Amino acid sequence: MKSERKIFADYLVKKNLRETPQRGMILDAFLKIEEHTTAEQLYDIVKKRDNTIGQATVYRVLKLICDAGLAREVDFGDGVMRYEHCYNHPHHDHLVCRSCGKTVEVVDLVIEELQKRVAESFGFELTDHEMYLYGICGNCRHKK
Amino acid sequence: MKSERKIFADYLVKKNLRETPQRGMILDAFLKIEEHTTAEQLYDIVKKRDNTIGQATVYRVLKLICDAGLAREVDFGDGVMRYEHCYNHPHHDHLVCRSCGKTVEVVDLVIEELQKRVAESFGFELTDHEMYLYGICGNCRHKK
DNA sequence: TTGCTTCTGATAATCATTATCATTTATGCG
DNA sequence: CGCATAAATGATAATGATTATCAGAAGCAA
Repeated sequence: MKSERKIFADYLVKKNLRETPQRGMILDAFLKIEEHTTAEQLYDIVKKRDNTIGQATVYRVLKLICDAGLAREVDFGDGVMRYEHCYNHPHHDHLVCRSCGKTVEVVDLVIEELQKRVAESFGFELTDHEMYLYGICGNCRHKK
Repeated sequence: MKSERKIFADYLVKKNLRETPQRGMILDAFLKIEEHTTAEQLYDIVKKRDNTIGQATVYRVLKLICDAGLAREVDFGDGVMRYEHCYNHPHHDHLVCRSCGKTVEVVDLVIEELQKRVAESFGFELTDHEMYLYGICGNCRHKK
């Protein structure tokens, strides 16, 4: 099983892109974070190690990381794009608490299968999907 | 069965808001459109009838129409908010063609039920959800 | 009418993201 | 090595949808 760093390096080679300290640093920082992250948050973290880095670079590298198959964009609809790990992290959807913002990753194979069938029944070939379940989590309900 | 205009008028009264020519005109224009509409598109239409109208007003009234329960926001993730009719138009999700942008409204009661169960299994009380199925429609597939 | 509140339109502000561009850095080749 | 070429970076400006602001207009109450 190849490491994320190796995959990224291979991706750069394949695309005739160069391995640079900034790219390495941003990838490392991203890999250390397990939660969903915004470009801004990642920028703040990386800046602590090297305050000459620009946020444009963070946006750029984040895009590369996605292309390399190591990250996935997640859009909770609040105007900020979030990124989550994608390697060895199979597809899933999100359950989001409307009150505290807590998120849980969920998968339901039956739902996935039904989605495919629904699409086919309209002549579509399903390529991907997004599903966000919004609700109130147990904690927040008990506080009231 | 109350008309959309009546519902909107009642909503305005309930909220101590006024019925104005602009609000009437924007609502009428919105009701005439059956497809998903952006604020920009609606603004263009309304401007033809009254070119003194401001786009800020269109945004404002669109928000009122949503609050009144006559419209719903739809986010296809391309950075522009769309609005669709909501009254006498039961809940549904969207199937979107990645190639031509065509959209189809879909509902699957089994999926809906499973979503509720998934949420409950994590202690969440489901309030709402978003589901977008992306694929390639029959037309686009045949063109290749 | 007079005062008061709400609405409106024009415009500026916002905010995440993207584009631009001059400078720096890396790489290949003679 | 040294030069030529290409890619990467950081600072900053631009973008584009949406929101806030604010002065003037319009509706309502007494």
